[in-house]
Amino acid sequence: VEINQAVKLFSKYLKTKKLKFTWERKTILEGIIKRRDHFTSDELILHFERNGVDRISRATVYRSLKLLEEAGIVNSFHLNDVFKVFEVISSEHDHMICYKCGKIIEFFDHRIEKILNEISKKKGFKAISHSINISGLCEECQNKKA
Amino acid sequence: VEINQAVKLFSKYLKTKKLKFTWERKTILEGIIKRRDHFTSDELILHFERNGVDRISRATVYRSLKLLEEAGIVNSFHLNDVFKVFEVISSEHDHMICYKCGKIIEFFDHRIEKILNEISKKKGFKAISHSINISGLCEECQNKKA
DNA sequence: CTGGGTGCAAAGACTTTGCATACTT
DNA sequence: AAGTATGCAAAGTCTTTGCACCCAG
Repeated sequence: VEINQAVKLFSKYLKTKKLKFTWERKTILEGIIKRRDHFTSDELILHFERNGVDRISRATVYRSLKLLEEAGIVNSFHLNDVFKVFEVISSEHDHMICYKCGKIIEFFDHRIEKILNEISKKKGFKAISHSINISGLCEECQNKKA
Repeated sequence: VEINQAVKLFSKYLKTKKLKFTWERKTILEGIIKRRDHFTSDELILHFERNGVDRISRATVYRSLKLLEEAGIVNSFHLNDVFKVFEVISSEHDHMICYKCGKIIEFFDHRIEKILNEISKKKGFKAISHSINISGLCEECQNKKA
């Protein structure tokens, strides 16, 4: 996801809601896009707290993350029933999570998509979205054991 | 899941850990098995608070739920990124969640299991468990709209 | 008996909110 | 200039923990 594209998206969303595209919101969006991987609210907050110059308050980060989710730019889900992690929405995909090191591996398989749609229909359920999380051990952590 | 069976399982687990099968733990286990559907920690606590006679403290409920999870009798997962819900483990299955009324529909499809295993292998990932959550509208809530 | 268990209240972790000030448009 | 946004600190929500007393084994 390119920064310019995301900025456009977000500023467009804010306009429609008559909200303002402040320096803080822009900084947070850029910070997220630059990271590119998964992050918790706390990691993001710490990042801004460390770079003292760019100090942004916890409250603003929380408020902005909520906005970014509403705008469809960011996605969040629960990892291991412990951490809530965010990610920039790029393309549909699901996750494997190593319970040892926390690494997240993304994957996508269209056969599963098909089957899930089929099952939903069968149950009269109108599916909007879904998430698949596989918990286990990544390759590295398997080898560490030996 | 039968109560007697669950009681046996739990008491066995407790013994191996040199823990005690108290009246509170038994009451909580029975309360859970009787419900049979999904519940949040708060719903369970409220249940016990209402039935004043059987008053059990929040702390004990939390502590017991953790034990029951460790014992492999109960399972928990995040619903809609808001509620953490528990369920008695009976057979492997996944969930559809109506975002309007909160109803949970269970499903299982062995084709998906197969594909997930295949994908894990391809990525060198050792899968232990997985969860699939489909979010959308249940049949009832779709018709309400009309 | 003895070590783990319970209830209570206090403390934690994380998030939201009220309010005065500051900034975008 | 008008009205939203921010920062701060206080308040919420949910869960965990310390401690004195209690109970199962």
